[in-house]
Amino acid sequence: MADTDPLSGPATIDDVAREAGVSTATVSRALRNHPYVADATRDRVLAAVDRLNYVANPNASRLASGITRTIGLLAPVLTSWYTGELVAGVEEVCSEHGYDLLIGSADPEARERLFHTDARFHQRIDGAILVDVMCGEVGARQLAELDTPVVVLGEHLAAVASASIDNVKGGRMAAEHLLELGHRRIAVIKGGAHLEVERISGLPTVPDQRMQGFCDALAEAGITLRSADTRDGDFTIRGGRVATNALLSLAHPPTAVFCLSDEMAFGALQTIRERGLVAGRDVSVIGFDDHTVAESVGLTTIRQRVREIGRLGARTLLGVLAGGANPGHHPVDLTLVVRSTTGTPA
Amino acid sequence: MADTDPLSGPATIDDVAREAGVSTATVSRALRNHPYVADATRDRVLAAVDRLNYVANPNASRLASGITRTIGLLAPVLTSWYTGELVAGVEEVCSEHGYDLLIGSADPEARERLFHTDARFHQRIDGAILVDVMCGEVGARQLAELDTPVVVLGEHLAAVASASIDNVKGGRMAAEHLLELGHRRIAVIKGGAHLEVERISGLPTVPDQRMQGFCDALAEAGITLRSADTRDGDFTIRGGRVATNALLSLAHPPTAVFCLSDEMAFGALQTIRERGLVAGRDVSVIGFDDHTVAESVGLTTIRQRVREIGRLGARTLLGVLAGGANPGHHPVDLTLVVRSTTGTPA
DNA sequence: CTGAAAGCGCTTACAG
DNA sequence: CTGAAAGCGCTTACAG
Repeated sequence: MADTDPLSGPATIDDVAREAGVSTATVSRALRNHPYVADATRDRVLAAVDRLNYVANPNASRLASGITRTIGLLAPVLTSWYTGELVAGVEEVCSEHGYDLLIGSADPEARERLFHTDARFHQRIDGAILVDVMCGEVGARQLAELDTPVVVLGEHLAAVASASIDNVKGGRMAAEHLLELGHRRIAVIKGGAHLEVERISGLPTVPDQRMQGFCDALAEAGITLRSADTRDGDFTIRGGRVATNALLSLAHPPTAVFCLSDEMAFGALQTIRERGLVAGRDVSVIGFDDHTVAESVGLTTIRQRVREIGRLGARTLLGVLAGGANPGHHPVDLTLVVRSTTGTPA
Repeated sequence: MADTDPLSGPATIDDVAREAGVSTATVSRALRNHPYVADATRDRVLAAVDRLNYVANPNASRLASGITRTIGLLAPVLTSWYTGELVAGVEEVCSEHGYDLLIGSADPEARERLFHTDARFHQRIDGAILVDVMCGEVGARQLAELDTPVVVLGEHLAAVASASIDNVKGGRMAAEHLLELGHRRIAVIKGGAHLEVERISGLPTVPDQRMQGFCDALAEAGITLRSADTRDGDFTIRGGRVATNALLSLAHPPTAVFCLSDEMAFGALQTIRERGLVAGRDVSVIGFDDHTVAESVGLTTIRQRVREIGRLGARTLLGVLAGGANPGHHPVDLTLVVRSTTGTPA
């Protein structure tokens, strides 16, 4: 709809006040569902708003109220499937509640700056969602002391609100599946080898946690992971390919490979195919994520409901902003999805 | 860094003015690289800014100047690989130029509203990027008349700035590849069957354009596409699976399938594998996009540089905002990537 | 329940 | 080159 007078630009609160025969204060109250407004007055205001096609200028209301109705999301990579799903979940909840979402990528070096709230977010957000911040408990305590409410996604930190899966358990689930099939010689393709160095605290990283659960289960079966059977795949398809090539070139290759992400598993499957082998028969591969494409390549994997993590994180943050207390940690469950890339050892 | 006086909240322009011994007008000018500021004064201001760790409140400057330094992006789906790449490209350019990016999803029904600028974007953006708006020339003319500068991504419209591939050519490239391999009986899995109805003008949709190039090439080889060989795959993996199942169940199945997106091709490959067939030997499959996972499944495809489309679109829009004229259409090139899912007919 | 008025923190003609 | 001052369009105590 065009405004009543297209030449004068968008209608302002003054236009509405004049049209409804009330003060701007009343218009503002009526629109924000302030309790003390007479029903008749509210109706008159609403009618005027409708007639003039009025929408409040968000910059003006933000400046006046100090509330931005915007939340910021900071993630190391924006283009991965994982981040995409997370963003989708967060966005869903934000738009349901009329919140804007401001997205930024934060390379690890930016982490320090982050604790004092990124300049890009300065006075623009009411709260922040941090993805894979990998800050450890020390950093988390700094985050908790920030004036901006924060929730962390992807890892479980005691000092700050968070939503994540249980990564130790995920690693264990993968190992147990392979063990049950009868595998005794199992390799792992992990990622984020460079992360250890950057950690602020001594807490295990997400890949380390998965490794731990995995090794625990192996140990219970009396198996020790050989160091030559642990490779870094950089959490990329290409990395998975290279690592798998190395593993399958061993004089005595493993019968199964656990990839810490589905994308690395895709690379593994590619290598296996290119070598004329069949996954699930000659070599077993299990991934982690349940990426959109996993089903179509028949990949057995540990499914994490990433979008749900995003939703939960956003709801948690909005809850805090609405005046709730720090709500602690929200766990999201994991499922083993068995498809065709795992089978009994050759 | 903490502010000098943490109790008083973030520093304002008044604090800086006082600290530097100048007026707020001068601070503002110095910070925005206004020409008429003495070098010595500018230095003094910058030093004060640094000392107080000042960052301008964006809401205040937006309100005062009417410039938001924000661009809006509207896409039908936010979670697809395609949109993800596009957003990444746009975001890259935006952050380079200090622009915020506001993202919204626009279901087809919202298209009408869109022409009068979405309420979510009201007074929040300087310009908009519209993805797959499918509005045709009539709608495009409406867009061009908007007070908000707009660039359209994914289709070529005469009336409004745009960046896209040549979809007709893409369809032709796919057909020619299959024809050269010797295929004569080729099926197509298209998507967006419901789109036709919703179109405002009579212009062919993106899938129609690809179909046209494809059929043109077939016609030149003396081949007519049978109607039973055209299926809708909804641009999803599952849709590709279902459609391929139907095609391979025909008494006389095609020897090759052109999928209008890689995701549908992934579904096709799944079906082929599940039927115990081998893609590239028993049936050829060619996709469209060069999705991140395409290489690892050996998919032959028509590569479009989606991220580059996003970058180009953003640069174009920023150019218009900087005072450039409507810059017309920006074509992005296409490449045939031959991998293992296509081969000579069985 | 409602209004007059101050204030949010900037930008930008207008003078000088 | 610089400053005083108005104004951007809201919100919110403060009175009534």
